[in-house]
Amino acid sequence: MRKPCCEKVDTNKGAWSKQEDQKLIDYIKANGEGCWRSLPQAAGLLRCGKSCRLRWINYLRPDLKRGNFSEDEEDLIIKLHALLGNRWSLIAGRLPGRTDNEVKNYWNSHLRRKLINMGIDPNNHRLNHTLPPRQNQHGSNSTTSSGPKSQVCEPYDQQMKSQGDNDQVSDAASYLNDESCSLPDLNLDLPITTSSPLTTAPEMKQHEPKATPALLLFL
DNA sequence: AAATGTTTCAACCGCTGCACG
DNA sequence: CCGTGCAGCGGTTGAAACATT
Repeated sequence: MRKPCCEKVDTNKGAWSKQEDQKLIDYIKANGEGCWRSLPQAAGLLRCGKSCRLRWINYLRPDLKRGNFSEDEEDLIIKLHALLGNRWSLIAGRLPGRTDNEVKNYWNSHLRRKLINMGIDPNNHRLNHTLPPRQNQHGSNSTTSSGPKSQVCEPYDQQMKSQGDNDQVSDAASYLNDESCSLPDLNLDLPITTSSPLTTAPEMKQHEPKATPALLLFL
């Protein structure tokens, strides 16, 4: 078996302190990203490289937007999820200043529920024939109260396979109706638009994938 | 005001794909 | 071609915050 990415002993876990954040920021400002495995020692942090990478990408990066998602962003996430499934990093790549973790959390805590309440199956973005059990007057919906823990998202391949058995198409899925269903082997590489000044930071995704005509059309 | 239930989100875990020797 | 190590990804967890009873 592969040895763990870091020694379990002598590494901090849990929430990051301000001092740790500052050390990480200082180090990356001085030396740039990369070499996560050796970074903690070099930066004087008692964390594993993975943890440092995650902290930087999800929280400390200067180009992060943070704050509430706009309606445009919500729409885009829903559309992209309909197209890509749980490819959070690809979806986040289309949302300047947003991280995959942030998009994933927002999906699980807000957008899934929103779609369910609209009678749309968030797994395949199609209208449910059987609408979800009506929320009782106090809004606690038994299908949603279990939250992300109960979520089982079909793999994208399975979603694609299952799309044939439902002829009602949701608003989001309707974007795909013709395009993606006839594209069994979608090229999921997406460009990361650099229209926002935020994305010009050197830390942004290094590998900028290419667009497919279908996706450009879709977007 | 206290207890209990629910939601949110930062962080962790384990797996996968890729680069490299 | 194969094995190894690393970075990155998506799923999951758990503590804190918030809402309800």
